Amino acid sequence: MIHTYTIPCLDLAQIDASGQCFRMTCRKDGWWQILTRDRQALARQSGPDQICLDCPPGEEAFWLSYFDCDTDYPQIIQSIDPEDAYLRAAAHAGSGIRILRQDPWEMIITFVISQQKTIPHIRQLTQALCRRYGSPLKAKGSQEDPLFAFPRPDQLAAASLEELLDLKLGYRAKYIYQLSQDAYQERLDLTVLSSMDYPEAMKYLTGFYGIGKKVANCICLFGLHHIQAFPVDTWIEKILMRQYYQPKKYRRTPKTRLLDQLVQDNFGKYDGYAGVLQQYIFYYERMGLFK
DNA sequence: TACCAGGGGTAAG
DNA sequence: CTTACCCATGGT
Repeated sequence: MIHTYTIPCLDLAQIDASGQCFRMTCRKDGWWQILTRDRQALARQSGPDQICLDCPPGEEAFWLSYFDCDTDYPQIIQSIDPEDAYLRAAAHAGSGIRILRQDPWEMIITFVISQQKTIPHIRQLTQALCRRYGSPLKAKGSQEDPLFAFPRPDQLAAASLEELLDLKLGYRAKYIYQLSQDAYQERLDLTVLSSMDYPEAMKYLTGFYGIGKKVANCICLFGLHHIQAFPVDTWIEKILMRQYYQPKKYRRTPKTRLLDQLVQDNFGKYDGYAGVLQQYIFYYERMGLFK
């Protein structure tokens, strides 16, 4: 079934480029193929703030939730401090970005893979993992290549450490191996994780081998929809130091606390949704739109 | 608190 | 041909 929906602040190309999902591809005919868990849909930008969605019957509500259609993004953009010209420009440039409601397990593995990797390479490795361990999906439209679901914990737990190393996961292989074993044996309880608030989820996630603060924040933001989460990677670090660092003010702040302090001082005022603004500045910087 | 190894791909020098 | 870097973490 194909339906057209009008949703403010929704741009599929911007979402794709925002680095939050790695299983979204634009076909030659302009339709985006979107995969999450074991579901697939096609979507096409039919106008500003308007998409055509082609999904299995009965899944419309799931996909509208996936695109976070109940969150008021125009209001978020409007709340930006008028004196923060950089943030205003970034939000204007990436105003079609929404925080997708993705799957926690898929985000755990995907963002462990993301460690010290470029976005194209993260896509490639994620696809390799799905192809090797995920269940095949019935092709939709005129697709020739078979599609694969993201492997469930029980499927990924069948992988040996040697197999994962063969997929060129490098030092991340041991993390993914251990996390798969933990999830399969329910030491990592995804149901409990999903019921936790942001601070609880951070504490829980960082307790597992291979999940540090940055990856835990990505899982919270993209997999659990805790939109107050504010992941700090090398891009965000560069922005914080260039746009917000004042030598006088932070002269006696230890290096490891400096970034936390900069986030708190400049984004703490956006209580409860700072992660949305993180996505705007990440996109703005990575796309080279600044200056 | 601060450094450093860990793989591998890619871009720049 | 090197070197630097990439949506980092764990161990020291």
